[in-house]
Amino acid sequence: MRIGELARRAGTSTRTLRYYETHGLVRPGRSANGYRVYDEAELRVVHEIRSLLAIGFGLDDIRPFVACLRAGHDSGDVCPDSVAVLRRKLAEVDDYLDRLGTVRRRLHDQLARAITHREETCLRTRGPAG
Amino acid sequence: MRIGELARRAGTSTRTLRYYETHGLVRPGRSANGYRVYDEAELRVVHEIRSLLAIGFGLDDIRPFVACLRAGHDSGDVCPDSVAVLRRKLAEVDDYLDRLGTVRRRLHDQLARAITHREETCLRTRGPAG
DNA sequence: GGTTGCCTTGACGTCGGCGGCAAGGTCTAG
DNA sequence: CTAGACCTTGCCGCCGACGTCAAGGCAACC
Repeated sequence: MRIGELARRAGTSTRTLRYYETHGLVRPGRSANGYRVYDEAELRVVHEIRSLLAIGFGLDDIRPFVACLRAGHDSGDVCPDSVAVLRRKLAEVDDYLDRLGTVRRRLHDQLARAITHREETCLRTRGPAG
Repeated sequence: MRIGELARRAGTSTRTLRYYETHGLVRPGRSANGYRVYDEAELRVVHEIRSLLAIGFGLDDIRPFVACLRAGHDSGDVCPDSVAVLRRKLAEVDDYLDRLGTVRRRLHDQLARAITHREETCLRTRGPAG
């Protein structure tokens, strides 16, 4: 399979696949004329990359998962390095959830106060002026 | 007050203040020699900018708040445009909280399954091999 | 042999909020 | 007079995951 077909089947672009390659995540062979040649397993690898990217992983975080797949495991999650990354990411997400919750509260309060203030202003305005 | 003093008092850099100016958020006068001159009110404006940036607003989102302060209100929140931005941002944060919660669940499950799988693998490995 | 379609490498553009540096003007204290 | 502290404009760099050309090679079909 060449790069165009893999891109179509993985739902991404050829540019993206080359980008992954420069970052050591995808490893195609080469045909006689220099074209990249991918086997079926690479499709699985690309799917793994895409789904991890989609939940906020960076390419560096993803490397262990790909290595785990390449090591023959049927899932990229099961190797120690992958588990370590999963733990770290879970902690990061928890932390971010905390901070985002705080932000939400501040936004909510700010909005409430702004609206209250506007109503008071309206009353004051209507009083003397109306 | 010149740019250096404002930067110190606002806890930021001169570069940052010039950046805000290019984006229409801060408006200094000029002294005879070309130096920027800020009045006390600009310190308040910069604080408003900083606190809104800190909770995830972009400079474009912040503009209405600054305009509100400049319009003479004692808070940047109370003008209709500011309230609209607050509502939109609250909705965005809620949306992001949802998605991040989903990610958290997926991470949690993935971690749980990975660890379970590893234990099973350990048992299988210990069985025939040990 | 010409067109079409796929492939190659290389290099610059994107978004946002600045950091940092260069080259020079200005003011003040000693 | 000079050092140094401040100011000016302008421009490149950064991060990350790519998009978007550009210029050219390769393969297949008519």
